[in-house]
Amino acid sequence: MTEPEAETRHPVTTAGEIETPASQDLDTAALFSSRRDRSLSLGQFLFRQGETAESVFLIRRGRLRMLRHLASGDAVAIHTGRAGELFAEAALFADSYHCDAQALETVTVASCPKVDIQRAFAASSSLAMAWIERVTSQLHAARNALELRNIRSAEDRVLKHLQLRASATGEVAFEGRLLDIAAELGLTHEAYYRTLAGLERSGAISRERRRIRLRPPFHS
Amino acid sequence: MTEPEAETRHPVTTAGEIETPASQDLDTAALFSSRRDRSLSLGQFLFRQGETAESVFLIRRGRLRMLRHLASGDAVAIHTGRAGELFAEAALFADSYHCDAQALETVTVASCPKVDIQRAFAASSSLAMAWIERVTSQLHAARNALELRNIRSAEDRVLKHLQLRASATGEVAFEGRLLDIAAELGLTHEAYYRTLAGLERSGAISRERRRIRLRPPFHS
DNA sequence: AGCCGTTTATGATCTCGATCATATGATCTG
DNA sequence: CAGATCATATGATCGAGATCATAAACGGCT
Repeated sequence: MTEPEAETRHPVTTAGEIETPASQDLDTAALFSSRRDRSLSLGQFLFRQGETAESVFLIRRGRLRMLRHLASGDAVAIHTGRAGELFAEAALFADSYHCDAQALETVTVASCPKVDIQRAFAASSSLAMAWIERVTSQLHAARNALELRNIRSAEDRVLKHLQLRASATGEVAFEGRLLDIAAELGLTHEAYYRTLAGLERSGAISRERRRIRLRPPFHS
Repeated sequence: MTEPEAETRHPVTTAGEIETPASQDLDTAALFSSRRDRSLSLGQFLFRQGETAESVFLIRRGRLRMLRHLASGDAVAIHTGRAGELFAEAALFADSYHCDAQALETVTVASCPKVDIQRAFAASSSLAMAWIERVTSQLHAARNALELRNIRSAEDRVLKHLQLRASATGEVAFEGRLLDIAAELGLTHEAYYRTLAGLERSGAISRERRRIRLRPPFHS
């Protein structure tokens, strides 16, 4: 039982969306493969806001969260990076990090200095292309998340989220905790649990643990 | 189901938090400059979900909205593109468009076939780099917007938005309508007006028409 | 097994922002 | 210039979701 969790096996199976290019992208893999991995334990920081931005990261294992803090003292999560994804790509074009990066669990990352990346771009257009694909895919995901927030009603929001994630058969299988899904949707976990329960009661979905099945009129 | 309203007038050139790299990016400008512009009027579609993805676009004027529709009948807005931005960059990596693209006002776009773009990437690493910067910048903007939505309190949200937009002197000058700013923030315009009024009353800001000045402890 | 922390879950209350309504000033239009 | 339309603004009310509280289910650990 050295494996604490059912960690990401699938490279983030977002249905219908762009398949994340992580798996096939040998160029980026090569760029980071020669680097020494770095490990973080839960709560540890990879970097802090204001530090000189020297490297971009590739997450090998675990999840990292980007935090920005407000004057009021409390911090706001901007983004959660998962295994297989680039992390802090924006650092390529910034002098300093503008967020804190904190490990949400035990994390392993590979880092690559910005200058090396830029040199590699110049040398290999296929690497540049792969990089573009990765960033484009993340952009797409971020915009999806943003537009979900434009749906005010919790029920509609949750339902649309499920529809967007559903496979062709109308099934969704969440890998993480519902707690995290709730946060991703901008709802308190209480509201999320309640809404799911309500949807099940009304027959719009059926669930068994983390598997959710949508009632027939589903669509990608 | 929602017809876009005939809101026009200002070209909505709101100054972003990150300087969009658009202005300096001669490579991308050159790539699109040889293309014939295409015009759309309000409500018209640039492309439809399912059509073969042949081109990526650069918005010259106006705003375009990406729509995905669900089986339920209603559509979800995924993204709104503005003048100066690339549009449908994800098409580079997809066989068909997975959204509808509809003009929110009178729009002019330049289009460039995917194959041409890919060829250009191979030929010019500086173009690839510029493209990466553009997409990264949009990713950053999208995540910033998301961050704002994670702030529940309207007052904190509005204040944080002002702080992000403020110049070094603590001043913000909105070019568009407050109405649009409200929507961008995920608030009703009523709530936004009220919150601004409240902030002014409490002395946190001072305003004269569209110029807003933050009280000294303004943060980045 | 038994203990402790966390996730899932639901109930009770309350707050804040949505909604509906109304009004004034701007801007356009014929 | 009168009339229409829209942006800005504020008041009154209401309800959805946040918050606080409690509890069962689950997993990890010794």
